Amino acid sequence: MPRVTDAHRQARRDQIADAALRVLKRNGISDTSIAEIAEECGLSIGAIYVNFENKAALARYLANRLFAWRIEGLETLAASEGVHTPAELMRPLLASMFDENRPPLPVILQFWSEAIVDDDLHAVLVEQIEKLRASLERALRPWADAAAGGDGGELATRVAGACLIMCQGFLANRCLLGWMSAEEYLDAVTTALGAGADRSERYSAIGG
Amino acid sequence: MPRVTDAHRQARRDQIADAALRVLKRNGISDTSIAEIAEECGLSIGAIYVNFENKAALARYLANRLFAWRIEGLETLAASEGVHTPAELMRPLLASMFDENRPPLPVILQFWSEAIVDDDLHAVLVEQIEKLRASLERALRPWADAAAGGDGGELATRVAGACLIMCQGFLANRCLLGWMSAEEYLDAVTTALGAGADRSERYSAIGG
DNA sequence: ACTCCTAAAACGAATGGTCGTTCTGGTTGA
DNA sequence: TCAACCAGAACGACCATTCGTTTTAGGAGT
Repeated sequence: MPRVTDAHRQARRDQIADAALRVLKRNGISDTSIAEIAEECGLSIGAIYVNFENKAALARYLANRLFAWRIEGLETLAASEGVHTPAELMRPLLASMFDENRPPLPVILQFWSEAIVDDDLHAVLVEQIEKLRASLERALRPWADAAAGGDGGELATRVAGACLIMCQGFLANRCLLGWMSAEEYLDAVTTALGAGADRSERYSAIGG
Repeated sequence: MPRVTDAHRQARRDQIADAALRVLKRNGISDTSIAEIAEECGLSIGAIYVNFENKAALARYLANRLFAWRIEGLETLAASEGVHTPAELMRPLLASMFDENRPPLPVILQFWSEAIVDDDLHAVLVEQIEKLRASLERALRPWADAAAGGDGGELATRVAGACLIMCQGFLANRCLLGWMSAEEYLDAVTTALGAGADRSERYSAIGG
């Protein structure tokens, strides 16, 4: 047998995945050919098919790696002591989107789009985002218990979901429009739906 | 000249665009071929190239139509009397995403993704979403003036942006995960960042 | 230490298919 | 009559995947 079948194979897969991510960033998912990935990673087309069943399988492998980054960050935050408010937990999540060393945001948007058409890729995204949500829910639990004045399990579930949806919006907006910073976003949302909105509800002509 | 060059040409363009939308909904943007659109609308490939310069131009035409729907709805709301809170304005925006008669959400997500690669399409999206934002800003102005206790211009701008970002998140989530309804989303966001979050801040171990 | 040996890994030309676009010839309505 | 419209075959480019060949690594035998 040639090569160290374990470490070497994993290194090759990552070498290909890293190159694929770079090409994807430049070209988008449908304008990226296997040939271009092969050129980018310095291997041949055949080498890619030795390591991945096909293009879709490579995409799934990439999708898994894409989310691993963000889940790790959230897990350490969830494990840390203290009560974290939703805003405090969203801050690092949103801030991580500006980190140049992370997988680029536009690629994630490409994967969202592709997942609508590719059911297997969709399953990967659902699984990974659910992990993200569960981490966030765990991190939110102390706050939720305090806010609910007892068992905050259901509250943590709902709020974790809503926070991630807000993050998804921020990601999409940042890729396409780049309207505002994370801090401005959190402030504006708080103003829109928080105390400020309550205070002015008496002016409303429509009502609840 | 044959045909009524004005009305007939427009009808043909819409006939093609309607068919393209149906195919796009089924296949996604990159798996949709001109041939399939031609078949769907009962015309030939040549007919499509008579009415649109190329596939990208057809996509831009579609993108414009996609947003016209939502802008109209918001404009009538903005024109109506009374002070609308952000939550009241977001409600119909979010609710419209469940309307079967509207252009389907997954297609919009496809366009977001495509806009990352296609600069001309990106320009169309920027222009249309900016219109949407401006409408929302106008509709929010009475509330913003009341909330700011004076000139709420800057507040309306910030909050309109944040509301649309939240809508973008809801759209993406609805396409991919379908976690919650519009009402649940608004409730959860309000709980996360509104009065509830403020109340529990004293429990926070991290602080501002 | 050195040499085969073997099977996996890597290569890349060839394949089969698809797609966007063009073009030519027919049709139609003013 | 004739210019615009339409049909659909043809074209050229590209792409994912395959496959026969070559290279390479590490263990067996000496």
